[in-house]
Formats: sequence, structure tokens, C-alpha cells
Amino acid sequence: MYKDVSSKVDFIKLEHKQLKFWEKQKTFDKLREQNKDGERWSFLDGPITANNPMGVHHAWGRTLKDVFNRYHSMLGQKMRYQNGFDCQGLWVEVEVEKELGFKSKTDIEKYGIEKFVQACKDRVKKYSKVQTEQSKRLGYWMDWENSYFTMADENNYTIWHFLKKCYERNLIYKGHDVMPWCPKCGSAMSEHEIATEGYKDLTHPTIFAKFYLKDRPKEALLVWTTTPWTLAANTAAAVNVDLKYVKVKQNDEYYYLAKNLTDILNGEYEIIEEFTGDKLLGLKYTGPFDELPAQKGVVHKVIRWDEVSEDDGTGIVHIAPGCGKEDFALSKENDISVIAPINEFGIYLDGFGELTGKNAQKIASEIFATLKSKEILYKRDQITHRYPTCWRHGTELVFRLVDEWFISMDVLREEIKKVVGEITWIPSWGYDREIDWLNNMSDWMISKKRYWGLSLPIWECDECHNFEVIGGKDELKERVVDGWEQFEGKSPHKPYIDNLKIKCSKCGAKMNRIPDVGNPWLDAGIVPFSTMNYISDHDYWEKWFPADFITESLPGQFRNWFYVLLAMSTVLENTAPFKTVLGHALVRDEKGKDMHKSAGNSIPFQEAADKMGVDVMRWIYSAHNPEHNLNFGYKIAKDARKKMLTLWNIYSFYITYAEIDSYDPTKNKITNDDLTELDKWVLSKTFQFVEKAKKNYDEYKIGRLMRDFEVLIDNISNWYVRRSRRRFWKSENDTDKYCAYHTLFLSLKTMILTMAPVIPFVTDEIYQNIVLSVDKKAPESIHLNSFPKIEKDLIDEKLSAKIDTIIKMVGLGRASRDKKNLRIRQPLGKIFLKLKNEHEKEFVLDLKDQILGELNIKNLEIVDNVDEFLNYEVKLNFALLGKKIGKGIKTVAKALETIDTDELVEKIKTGESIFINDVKIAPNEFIIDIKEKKDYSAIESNGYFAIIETTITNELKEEGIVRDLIRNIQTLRKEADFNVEDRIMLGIKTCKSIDDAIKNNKEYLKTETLTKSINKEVEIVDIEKEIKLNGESINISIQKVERG
RNA sequence: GCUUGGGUAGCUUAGUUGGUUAAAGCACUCGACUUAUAAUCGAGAGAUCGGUUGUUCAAAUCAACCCCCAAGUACCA
Repeated sequence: MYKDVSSKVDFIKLEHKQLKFWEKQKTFDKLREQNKDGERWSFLDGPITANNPMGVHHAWGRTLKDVFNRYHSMLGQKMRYQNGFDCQGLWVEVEVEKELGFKSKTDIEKYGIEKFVQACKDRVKKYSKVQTEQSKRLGYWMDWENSYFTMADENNYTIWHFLKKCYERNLIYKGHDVMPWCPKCGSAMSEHEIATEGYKDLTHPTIFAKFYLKDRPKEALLVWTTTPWTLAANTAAAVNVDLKYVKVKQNDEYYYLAKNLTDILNGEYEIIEEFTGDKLLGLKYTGPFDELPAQKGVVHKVIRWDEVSEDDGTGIVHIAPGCGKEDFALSKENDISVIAPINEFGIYLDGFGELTGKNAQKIASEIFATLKSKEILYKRDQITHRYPTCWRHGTELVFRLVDEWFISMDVLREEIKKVVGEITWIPSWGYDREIDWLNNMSDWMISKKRYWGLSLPIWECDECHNFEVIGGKDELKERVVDGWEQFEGKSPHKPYIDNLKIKCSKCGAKMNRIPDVGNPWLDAGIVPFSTMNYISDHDYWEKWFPADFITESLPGQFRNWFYVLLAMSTVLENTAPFKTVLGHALVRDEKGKDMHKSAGNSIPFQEAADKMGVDVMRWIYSAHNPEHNLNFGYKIAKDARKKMLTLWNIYSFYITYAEIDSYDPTKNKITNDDLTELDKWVLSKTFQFVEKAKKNYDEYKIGRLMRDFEVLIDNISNWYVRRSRRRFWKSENDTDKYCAYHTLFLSLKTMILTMAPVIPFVTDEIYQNIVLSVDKKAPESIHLNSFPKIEKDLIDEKLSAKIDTIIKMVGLGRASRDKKNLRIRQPLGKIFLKLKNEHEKEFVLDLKDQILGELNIKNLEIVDNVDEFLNYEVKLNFALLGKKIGKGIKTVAKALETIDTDELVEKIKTGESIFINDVKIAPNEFIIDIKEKKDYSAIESNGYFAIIETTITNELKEEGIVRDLIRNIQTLRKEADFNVEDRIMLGIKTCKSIDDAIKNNKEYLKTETLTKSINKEVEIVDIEKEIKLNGESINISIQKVERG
């Protein structure tokens, strides 16, 4: 009837079997069919970059996604199950460049943009397939045929629609500004990119230079710079008008600098004059590179800047408006020239003399030499500071004046912040974090001078500098005046789209598309619209928007996915695109270190799946508090596997005996009234668990769910099954036995149904055997079942408390046996228990037999006073008292010996302080030791006492001997490969005392070992062994007889 | 620097609105069991809950300050 279950389970093999089963049976399709009319639950998948195989960190997020999807499908809800792949952007370009061995943009241009873009598309296709297969292996149930790709036309054109909206609101502008720039990428870096992993501590050479004042020979401003290469672009010097400055004399020259920064001066100096910064304003000076053609006609002067501080340098700041953001801003406020010295690869442009054609970042020493020869170098030094670098190349960024496109955040910021409040953030501090980012976020740079990505739909007029944004494919077609035939049928990517011209609505000239691609986060941010057919099927979109739930890795997404989702949704609909977000932290290695391929501690998903199995992985992910980083590895996998094995063992135990007795749960006639208290208890625990589980799933707290589950399987395994074993073993098929089967079956089934979303493989395997083997009408997979109903009638709080008391008392009893090395097999006469209240007394008396059975003790008595079993010994707490009374403690200790201990204990217990030799001693300054009297073993815990009588009578001793004998016989039966239910004949040859023991416990021995008769020897010896017991030898021989 | 989160046993973590003697798993020590067995079970030891001060009858929990860790954010000359 049932399928045999090995207790040596291979979870990984089982998972592969299950995967095949689901595929063959199209279980997932059946599930969707089953729920097609259900209430909608909208989950939105954050796209995974389809650029490499999955790592174990991806599996965490995907497990969470799957767990909640599965839970909601068990509630009968209808879902979209759409997975997403992130396709466009520099990430992919980087990998393709590596593949092709490219070093710079020039290599790409040579190779051909069309071919390069195709290679990017191909890479995405390749890895989206790999990730799809890996996700399936994880048990992630999604509509894999219909994953969305952010490179899809629908996605790109919906972004156009969004950009058009921004354009209509006047939010899009072309910024002519200084941006952090990577000379290797040949591209500007946006704020998101630098913030992520940009800043590094770097040491740079610094220069103190002398800027001689015009018309004041021998007088110079001292300025400081950490970027010597920018000196060639200097056009001004800035001071803070409120700071104190000084003019100092050194040798025969005069220098100006901030009063509080004179420490930087070399050697002796004399202060000539002191004044505030405004006195310096407007002074003209000779720039350090005035002879360069690029500097021709530039008037260098001192300007005002309130940000100048006295923390570093000289208090006079070198200003190069073509090389610094603030500098550039100052150039707009003041009438100073702007010089942009370098090209996109960081090379000096024409007009910089000797410097032209040289790499700006590698000429510090040349600059020193030049300044020195001009005698305007004051001194050099170095500084270690945090400096922005490229996340991709690690190269130091330069600051370069460029044209980039931006979405203005000034107005949007507040609108988005309002929307953020509509969302439930888990953990709740996510809200603050997002607001914090929004407060700090400056305008969003959406352009990138690269190749593979969204083509920004911005057309610019060379004639009148007008620009226009196109909002979709239809509009494009309408506006295009040139090149549509070649474009038709192509995706809106470079290079195809670059040839399209439209007519300028202002001057009528032909407009060109700007060559830039878009920020890839636009791609991911639009998905609540594009994938839900915002434009093509608005009805559908309205049904699924906003998403009920998203879950992603926390740290980065506040400024990435969450941010762009919010920004785009605010512009388009002024509402949040999701209701609840669950964030999870990062995966680390077992020691808590970052996983890196280069460090050799990273675990690819595939390896983990092959070695530990995905149920184990899912268990680990689910059990972890997602707020904290997860230390992932094979050691914690072993722990999780062990817990899963406990579940498996309960199952395997059930099957072993249910099979022997041909128990069929569908023919069950047991009613609740038939059940024993223990049965009721375990069912109560089970349904209490279901009740809490539902709440935990609903609140996205599966860490708690897993903890409760672990406690439950421990309860079932270590108490219910252990206490009930005999009911399963016994030969009569009575109601009591069926109650046990019924209970274990119901509990197990309920439990696996509750846990199916978390560990879908092992639960389906168990389900198919315990349920499907006997009930052909049941759904063919556990995943086609509903979430279990909470049987309130079966929940009994009082009963739970009752059994918990019993378990506690048994624990104490064991401890007191342990203390005197009295093994469980040796029966003992009596145990005394001291409890705390009447309830507990009632519980214990009621379930006295269970305690006695569990502890192998004959009698139990509840006592209120334990004094007759115990002696107290009172000592001083030297650690505490020593500090207080110092030397006197010795005399106090002596005096203590003369005081009656019992009286003292009495007083201490009431909390009275005691005076010894006029020293007041508080109760906690005593240490009370409990020593049980002879013939007792006592254990105290939290005011509960368990005291056992340790005297062993002859009768008890004999019983102990027989128990030992039974154990040996059982071992022999096993060695001889007898079945559990085989009957035997027993031959025992031994001394008289043991013979007597057997005689006095004959029936007991026979029942336990399924023995028909006991003699000195048997006719046919199936197995025989000589053992030693209590120093006497025993010869045991066994013969198997036919059953019956 | 600023913002947020955190610091609980050797390790990884629980600890819901303050409320008896701070919980679990792993590791460790000892023991039991041998009909869930390349399993299983029990017991023990182990924490002044980062520090100091305060509020309170009562603080791991609330407040203030300080010290560490993580994340975010700002960084210029």
C-alpha cells in the first residue's frame, strides 16, 4: 500500500525525481488552471541581470519570492508568475568586452557597434537560459516561457512614454556641467554608480603653489591643490570673506594665507598684517600656466566662496571651473573663464603646450618640475583622502566638463516622498532609508556615452538647439522624415536608431538623436508599467497594478530599483507601484566575510544545489532573519539537513508501522473522543502551529515560522512518537492503536501542507506517499492543495500547558538520575516532586503514569516541603562580601559555623538580612548549597524539585537485569535480520540469580521480545551469543518461529 | 562629519507593549539508548545582555552620554 521508506534518504536525488514529476505532470500549469478565477495577488519581480550564472545570493531572494508565491497560490489566489531579466547597460558591455578582449571604446568602434550590440543581446539570451534552468532547479515556480526582458521593445518604448511625460513637465534638461568621469569607460559616472562602491582611500601628491599678484612684485597668494593636473586650467582663486587671513614675510617675499593655517609654512616667518578675506577680493594674479594658448586672455582674480574652510590647505582655493563641480558653479556666479583641459580619455587637448597629448593623471611630476622652474612652487606634500573611482575599472575618476541629460528632482523629490509613505517597508527602517536617499538625491543623470542600452528618445536641433522627446514608436514613425525604411523591423537600439532624423518643430531643420544611451535603472524602473501592458492593454494593467508585494536585496536598492520604481510611478500615476516591500540583506561566507570569486570563498548556485540540495538551501534562507546578513556555507547546511531529517524520520516511522498494519487513513473511523490526551496534545500543538504559521506568512515573517516548525517537529519526534512507540508496536489492532495512527497521520499531513511553500520537494515526496498512496482522489501533488484549515476545536491551550509541565518534570527526573549515574534501564522505587501550583499538581497526578514510564520509576508522590530529603549548607559569597567588609570576612566565616543552618536558611529564604558579628549580610551575600540526604538524589530548577529514592531492592535489581537481557536479545534479533514482528523461542543458560530474575519477570520478558517459550536451549539455533551481565555469563540462543 | 540599524554564552541568533531566576541551535564535557540506528535521546558547563549614568517598585527592553561594528550619505580646494 505504502511505498517503503528508507531512513537513509538522499534528498538531492529526491529533488531531481520531483522536478521530473512536476514537469511531466505539468503540475504548475494545473495549479494556474485551478486558481484562474481566484482573487488576484500581484507579485512584481525585480529583474535579475542576465549576465552570469546565479550565485547563492540570488537564490535567497528567489526563495523568498517563491515561498510567498506558493503560499498565496495555496490560498487559491491568481498570480502572474512573471520573472524578469535585466538586459541592458554597462554590466553586460563589461562582460562582452572581456570576452572579446577589448580595452577601450575605440576597440568597440573598430569592431562595429552593430556587431557589438548583437553580442550583448546574445550574451543576455545565453545567460537568461542558464538562470532559467537554475531557477527551476531551485524549485522556483514561474511562467518561464513568458519572462520579461528589459531590452524588449515594449519596455523601451514605455520608458520613452515616461520620458515624454517628464519632458512635458519640463523636467528634462541638458546639463553642461562638470561630472565625475572615467577615462577608461569614456563615460560620466552617475551618483548611483559612485555611491555604490566608488570611494577609496588613496594617497595623492599635493602642491602648495605661489600665485604672484599683479602689480605687487614679491607678493603671492599661497594655494593648495590635490590635483596638480588641474592647475593648467586655473582661472581663479577663492577666499572666504569671513575668515581671518594674514600677510606673512618669509625671506624677501610676502605670502597671503589663512591665519589659522600658517603651520604649513616652511621655517621662520613674520606676520605683517591681519585682515578678513574680503580684503583679498578682486585682486588679480598671474596664473601658473599663463603662457599656454588655452589660457590666452584669461584674467585671473580672487573671488568669494563661502565654502572655503580652514580645515586643510591655505584658505585660498585654486579654482579650475573646467575640472570641478563647485568650481564650475562659481564660474556662473562670477565672471571668470572656463577652461576644459582634457578629452574623453583623460588626455590634454590642444592648446596646452607640452602637456597636450599627455595623460592628465600621469603628469604630476612634470607639473612639479614646471612650477619649480618657474619658481612658483612653494612646497610639495602628500595626502591620503577618499577619492572617487570607477566601480568597473578601479581607475581614479577625473572631473570633466561635459553635456549630459538629467531629470530635475527639485519638484519630484517631494512628490516621491509622499508616495514612499504609502508603502509598508519590512524592515520598517527602510522607509527612513528611502527618504534619506531622496533628500540627498540630486538631479538624475539619465544619459551615458555608451552603446548597449535604451536609446534616449531625445532629438536635438543643430540649428536652433531646440530638443524634443519622442514618447513612443507611433509618434516616432509620424515624426521621422528620414531613414524609417532602414529602421523598420529593428529594435530601437544603436546603431539602427541613430540614422533617424525628425523635423525640428521650431525651425524646421533636421534634428539628430543624441548619441547617448540611457541609465539602465530606467529599464528596471518601468517594469510595473511595461510588463503589465500599461500602454497596450490598460484594462489588464489596472487589474494588476500596483503590485501587492516585492522582495529584493536591501542595501543597494534604495537608490536603485526602489528609487526608480518610485520616481517613475510618481511621474506616471502619482502613486506607489507596490504595497509591501520585504528586503533581505547580503549573503556572506561562513565566517561572515564577503563572498568573492577572487577570494575563493564564493559558492556558485549550482555547486550548492548539487551538494546540499535546494530544500536545505531554502530552509536556510527561510529560517534567517532577512534583516541581517546571512553567513552561508556547508556547516550551516548540515544543521538544516539534520532538522529536515527529523521531519523525515517522523515520516519514515509512520510509514514503517502503518505499512505493517496496513493502516489506511481514508477508512479511519476514529473520532476525537477516542483520542488519548497525548493525541489531543499533539494535534493541539499542530493546529496552533498552523494558526501561527498563517499569521507569519501573512506578515512575511517566515523566520518565526521556521522556528515554530523546528519546535513542533522536536515535540512530535521527541515526545509524541517516543511516548507512543509502544502503541504502534503492539500486536493487537485496537482503537488505541488506530488513534495513534490517525493522530500521527493528521499531524504529519497538516504539517507538510503548512510547510510546502518553504520546502516544496520533501513535502511533496512525503505527501505522495502518505496521502496519495492510499487516496487516489487526492490532488496529485501537495502543491495543488489548499493551505490547511485551522481546526480550532482541536486547539487546547490548557492541554498544551499540561504536557509541557510533564515534559519539564521528566527532564528533572532524568537530571536527578544522571546525578547519581542511575541509568534509565534500572527501575527505581519512588520519586518525589515539588511543584508550584495546584494546576501543575493536578496535571502531574493525571499523567503520573507517563512520568513513571518515561523515568522507569514505580511510584510518585507530590510534596510541598522538601526539607526531609535535603540538608542545607550555607556559605558566604566571598566575591560580594569581600569587597564590602574586607579583612573582617574571616571572623564572620568563623562565626557562621556556630549558627544553626536550618534557621539561617529559613531567614535567608524570607529575604531577611542577617547580622553576624554586627555585620549586616544581605540574603544574596550567602550561597546556599543543597545536599540531599543519603539514599536520595535531588535536583532543583526554578523552584521545582525532583527527588528520587536511590535504594535498589532485590526486586528492582532483578527487573533491571531482565531489562538488560531484553536489550541484548533485541540486538541479537536485529543481528539475525529478523523482522520486527517475527516471533521467537528463547534458550538461556546462566547462573541461579539471573535465572531467578527471569522467573520473576517472565511474562514481561516474553512480551517485550515476542517470545513464545523460554528454555535452557532451542532446537534450531538461528543465532547464539555469550554475554556478561553483573559479572555472570549468560548464553542466549534464539530460534525463529512462524508468525501466528 | 551626518543618518539609520546593531552590539545578548566560544559561534550563529530569539527575546512581541519594561514584569518571576535571559531562550534556542551548533560547538564542548559527561551519560543513556540500540524496534526511527552510518541514527536518536538526555544532562552539564557556559552571559555582570558593549560601557557609564539615569527614569521606574521593576530595565536586555525606556532616556542620556561614551566605545565598537555594519549599512547609507556627504566629501571639496
